[in-house]
Order: sequence, then structure tokens, then C-alpha cells
Amino acid sequence: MRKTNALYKNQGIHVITAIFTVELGVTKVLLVKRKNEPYKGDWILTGGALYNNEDLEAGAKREIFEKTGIKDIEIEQFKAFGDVNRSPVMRMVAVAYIGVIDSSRVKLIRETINTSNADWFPIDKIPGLGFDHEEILKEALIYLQSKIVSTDILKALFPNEFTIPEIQKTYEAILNKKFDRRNFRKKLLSLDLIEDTNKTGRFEGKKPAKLYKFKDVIESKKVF
Amino acid sequence: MRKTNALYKNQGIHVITAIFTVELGVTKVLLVKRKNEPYKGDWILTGGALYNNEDLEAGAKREIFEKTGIKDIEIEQFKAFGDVNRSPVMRMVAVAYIGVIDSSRVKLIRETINTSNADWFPIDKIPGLGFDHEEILKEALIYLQSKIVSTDILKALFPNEFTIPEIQKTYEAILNKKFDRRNFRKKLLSLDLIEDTNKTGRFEGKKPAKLYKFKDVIESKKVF
DNA sequence: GCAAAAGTGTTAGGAGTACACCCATGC
DNA sequence: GCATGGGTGTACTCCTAACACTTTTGC
Repeated sequence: MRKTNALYKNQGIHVITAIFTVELGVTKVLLVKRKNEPYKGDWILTGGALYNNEDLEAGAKREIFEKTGIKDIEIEQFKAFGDVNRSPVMRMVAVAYIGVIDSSRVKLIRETINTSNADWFPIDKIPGLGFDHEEILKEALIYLQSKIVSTDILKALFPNEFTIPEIQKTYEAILNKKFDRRNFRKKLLSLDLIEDTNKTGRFEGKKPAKLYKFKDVIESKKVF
Repeated sequence: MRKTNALYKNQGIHVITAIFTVELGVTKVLLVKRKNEPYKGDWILTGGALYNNEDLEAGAKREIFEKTGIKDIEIEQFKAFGDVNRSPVMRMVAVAYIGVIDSSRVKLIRETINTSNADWFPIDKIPGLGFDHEEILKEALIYLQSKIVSTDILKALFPNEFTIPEIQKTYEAILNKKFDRRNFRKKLLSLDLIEDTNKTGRFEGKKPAKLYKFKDVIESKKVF
């Protein structure tokens, strides 16, 4: 039935991920340039068509790997996008994810069969994007911002030890907002996400800063 | 390319909505019974396959109307479900929505071409559901719970005037939790969602209760 | 007048915010 | 020894949670 009904013909699923990093206090997102029509030459988020033999999240991760070489990235689904004309080729619904990774710890494959010039773009200097990826990126950033205040999603940026002034810079970059040093420390510690390592390191200051790390197990807190 | 590659063949999109209501302090969800294979005879949430000429939300609303006769319902997308085997017919990704409606204000069409016995089921007495709808319903309820504490999503249940003890019962039914009368009133009023109508009505008590109504315009509050 | 539910106010504890001083180091 | 950023504590406000008494009505 379905295959002969034009109303259902040629539907497909995109899996798209907005991958963020923070470099020197600047929030950046990973973009690749399309080599083929449609939107040839346009920048887009990493992603592509879902295979029939993979789950959504697996498909999103495969696309990330194929387009950038990035492996071992945790991603989180935040919304589906399905306007009728979001793809000019055929009816495609996009399931969108966010991910966070430390750009200094990955070596980007900049050139692939379908894309080129993979690179990190500061979120306030984004070129025009193909498909509906500008809308997806905008919502992805809002979702990321909502996540960093209550989860350990930044663990990917600080897999090992870090100082509080250091991670505060990252929070400020993503939320685009400054925090009081003393209150930020108190708040972050009260979230029970990180723990003291009893070691000290150095960041920008002259006085060595204490080193913390994300806890291995995070108990999610009840809101009600 | 895509049409000849088995990896992309025969994909489709479901739009599924968990429609909730509250009757006499009991939270219920709308289920319909399938007439055809697969899952013939099983209960499922309202929904079906997306057409190529409609946006996601429009498709979800069309399916609601076709399966139950319900019109004029506001719905909100909360997640996409896309496990490889979630449909035995072909690869289908479901985009899931929640909706809230006053069951006493709608007349259900219980019998349609593909479904029968449309009815409201208390959420603690749900029969086994077809496809992955049990998982969808579970996540839908969690999403609904997160929404009623900060938005006017219950406006659909109280489009006109209501008393605070009355709406408190509804909150308690959905969140499955009791609240102190005095604190509930203070909290709800502080949310700026409702306003006094300077009239009184009756609910359960002997003393007439003040009537409130949802504000027409809700200013969303900043969290940061 | 009494039962039943509605309305209201006070207090204590915890979280958020604002703010000032001392500390450890590099130079 | 001084400049630089790191570490800490305190007071005020606001939100939350716990809790008891008075009010209005039906009968």
C-alpha cells in the first residue's frame, strides 16, 4: 500500500549533529563544506542520511565519523526537524543531536568524498548554512546552554583534571555571560558534579589553582 | 543514488501523539485499538504515517483528527524514536508529541477505518501497547510533568474559569504528588500564569472559592 | 451550631547574589 | 616587593517548606 501511495513515497531520515567545542574562551561549532548538489559549496553541520540497519544515534555517530574522523563522542538528541521543503531532493526529516568535544584532542579529517574543509567556526561568525541547518544550530546552542548548568556534558572538554577558573571561562563562553568567581565556585561545587583531587595546577594566575575532576558517577537530582 | 541503495530504501516517518486528560483526579491517555496487522488488536497511541505534503506538526494533528475526531488541539514535540526494529513493516522513525485536552469537551469518534474503541485509559492501567508505544508513552508522561510546572499547557483543561483547589487536584494527578494548599496557591500565583477574575464559584467545599483564569499572554521568564 | 472545605500569614532553612580581604607565586 | 590571578567568608534577599487558625457556606 504505502509504496504505491505518492503521499508516502521517497521519505528519508537525516541525522544531524551540532558538535561544539570551546577554544580559549570562544565557543565554536564544527562545519563541513558540501561538494555536491544540493547546496553545493555551502557549509553545513555534520550529518547525513540514516541507514536502515542502524539506530538513530548510531547513524548520527557514523556520519560524524565519516565526515570528520571523530570517534568516541557522546551525543544527545534534542529535536526533529521536518518542514516539507527542508530538503529539495526528497522528503527528509532530520533528527538533530548535540555533542561536545575538545577540538585539541581530535585530528579532523578535513576532506571526505562528500565534504571538504571541515573546521571549527566561532558561533558568532557562522557563514550561511545549507538546508535548515541555521535553524538547527540555533536551537542546538540553546539546548547546549540548558544542559551545561545541570549535567556533566562538559566532561568531554575536561576528561581529566581542571581548575575552577578554567572551567568557569568555558561556562562563560557557552552561556555568553560573566559570573562572580566566588559564587561560581560555590554553585559548581554544590551541583555535586566535580570533586577535589588534592592536587594543584596552573592556569592563568600566578598562584597555583586547585585541580578538580568530574565525578565518575553522577547522581541525577530530583527537581520535585 | 539514494533510491537504488538498499541502505536508504523504504524509510518512512510516523507522527505519534500521547494525548492526556485529567478526569476526577485521574490522569488518562487516549488509546486506540488497531484493526490491521501489524499489532492487530493491540492498543496504541494516536498517530500514523506522515504525508509528504505536510509539516510534522500538521501531520500529527491530522492523524489525531482522523483517528479520534479531535480538532483544535495544541501539541508539542518532545522526542524522535528510531530503533531499527520499532516497526516490523519497514524502517519507520517516529516523531512524538504530547497534547492535553479536556475529555469532557470532545466527542470521540471511536471507530475509524484503521482503528476502533478509542478511549481514555488511566495511566496506571495501561494495557500492553503495540510498536514501541509503551516507551513513547513513558517518556511523554515525564515530559508532560516537566511542562506543567512552568507553562500554561493545562490551559486546555481549564480554558475558562477555575478554582485553585480544582487545578491543584489536576497538578497532583499529573505529578502524582500532594501539595500543601497554602504553598501551592502562593507558588502558582507567583508563576504569573493565572489571574483573579473577582468572581467566585464552587468546587468541593461549602465555602465558595475564588475563580481564576489563565492569562491570555504569558511572558516567558528567563532562567539565566 | 457544626461539618467541610476555602482562605490567609508567619517562620525557619537553603539557595542565590553582592561584595572585600588574604594568599601564593613570577618577575 | 609588587603585580596577578586564586582562594575564602559574610550578610542580605528571595524562594521554599512547614505549619494553625479563621471564614463562609450547607445542612
